[in-house]
Amino acid sequence: MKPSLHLESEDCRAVSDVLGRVGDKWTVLVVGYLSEGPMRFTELRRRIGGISQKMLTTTLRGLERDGFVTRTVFPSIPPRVDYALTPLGEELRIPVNALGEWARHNITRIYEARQRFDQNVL
Amino acid sequence: MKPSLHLESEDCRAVSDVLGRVGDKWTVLVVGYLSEGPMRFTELRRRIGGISQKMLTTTLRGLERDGFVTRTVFPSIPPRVDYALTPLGEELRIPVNALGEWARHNITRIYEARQRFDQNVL
DNA sequence: CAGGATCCGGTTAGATACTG
DNA sequence: CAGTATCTAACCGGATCCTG
Repeated sequence: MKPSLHLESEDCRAVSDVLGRVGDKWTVLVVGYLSEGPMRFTELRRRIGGISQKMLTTTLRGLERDGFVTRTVFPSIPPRVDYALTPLGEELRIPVNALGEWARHNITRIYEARQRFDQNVL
Repeated sequence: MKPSLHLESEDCRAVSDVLGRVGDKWTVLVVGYLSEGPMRFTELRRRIGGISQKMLTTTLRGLERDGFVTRTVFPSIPPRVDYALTPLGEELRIPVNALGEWARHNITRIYEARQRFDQNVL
């Protein structure tokens, strides 16, 4: 997500920036699983289920770039790479989890609203 | 964003669902402005600045479908349509604002991490 | 005024094949 | 094992034109 909020304040850019990362397709799931502890690439992929290795790589690189995740390479054969949350990544989980809790508590209300809406439109 | 999390729990689907909506390009801004009170289509568009009418329509329809926003049509000429947050929409703002606050407080840390990362890679 | 319809370029994500 | 490279289909968002 590119913000492109020409007229918005720096703060809004920051918020959109973080929401753009958090709101993408896989980031929250990856962070969620990594919060259980460091994990290797393939294990992460297996646990998530349904993510292509390309998207997992892309997501992890983005998280690493933004300082939410560390990437540790063990120079062995076969190679081994561990991913882990940084302190910043752990902190991020607090507000994200709050949003997640809210979602869990209210998801039925949302689904009910959808059902009502779809019945009136279709 | 379509979850497609075959192996995930319902909870994870719910979280991704909500984050998918919240994380899209305009939703947070629209909800933010509507939290100041009901607003007409064009005023909303002018205040946001940079959003096409198509995307504003799409965003509002999505929010309406999920029960976050109400759409009130005044049968006058020219027509007038007011948008307003529902109680569910107001509630959503709480965790979203928390995430926004976190973003504001930590955005420099993220930008610094990016700079370090880009220097090591490029 | 509030949108619906259409077209189009750019981005994204998945599948596949290949590599140190 | 942990990726990179490439191709392609789908989607997204913007611009433009049109209407009750």
